[in-house]
Amino acid sequence: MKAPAGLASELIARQRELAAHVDHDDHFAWPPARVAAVDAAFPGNGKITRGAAVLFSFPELECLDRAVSELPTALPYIPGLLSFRELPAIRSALEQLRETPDVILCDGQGIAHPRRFGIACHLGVDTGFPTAGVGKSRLCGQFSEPGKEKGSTSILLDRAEEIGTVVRTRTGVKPLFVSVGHRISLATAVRLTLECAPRYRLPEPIRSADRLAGMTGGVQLSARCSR
DNA sequence: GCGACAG
DNA sequence: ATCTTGTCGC
Repeated sequence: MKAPAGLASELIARQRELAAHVDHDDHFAWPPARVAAVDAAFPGNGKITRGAAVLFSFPELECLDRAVSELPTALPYIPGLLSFRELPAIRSALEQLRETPDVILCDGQGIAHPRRFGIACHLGVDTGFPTAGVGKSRLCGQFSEPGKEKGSTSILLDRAEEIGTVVRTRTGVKPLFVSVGHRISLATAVRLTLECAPRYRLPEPIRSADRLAGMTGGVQLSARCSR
């Protein structure tokens, strides 16, 4: 899968414009009652983009609803332009949830991005929902390794700017890269991430969205959600 | 030109 | 992301 000539520069220009709309302040009451998470998978040799969205109660972290949506893949993976590839299917899945979330966790970066407009920012600015970016690895920025203990953090810096927090959600495991998506502060994004991850490295909602996106159309057993 | 590079 | 088996560690 290839990207049309010249498209990349257009998308980069669009990111620069939209980045001006990102809001770094909290716009929802703590604690949130419902937390959603989204993710995408690429079955069929990458020909299909499957977006997944899950809705969890907070702080109980019980699954309330989930939805998936498939669309033909339109773009290849290009570092820095991930949101244009995954968001169409993700937004579609999100619209199928029967209740709206107070905040959404995204698998990927928020402002911890070259142009400060990662997928979490893009989804937030597009929908108006508060969003937080939770990446499993670094896209840009420098950081020192946080302490080995669960809850340890360090600052993610880029061009002398604090763009995120490196968070150890489990003792001894690789840390997560948390950043502001939209309508949320970095401190709240970090707190939400840690409180959603009482047992595993990844926050429960994201683990759930990951599994949902990764499974084929077959029937799924185990703990069903309400539907 | 060289190195880096979310998912 | 996706392709893939066994294997190390608690």
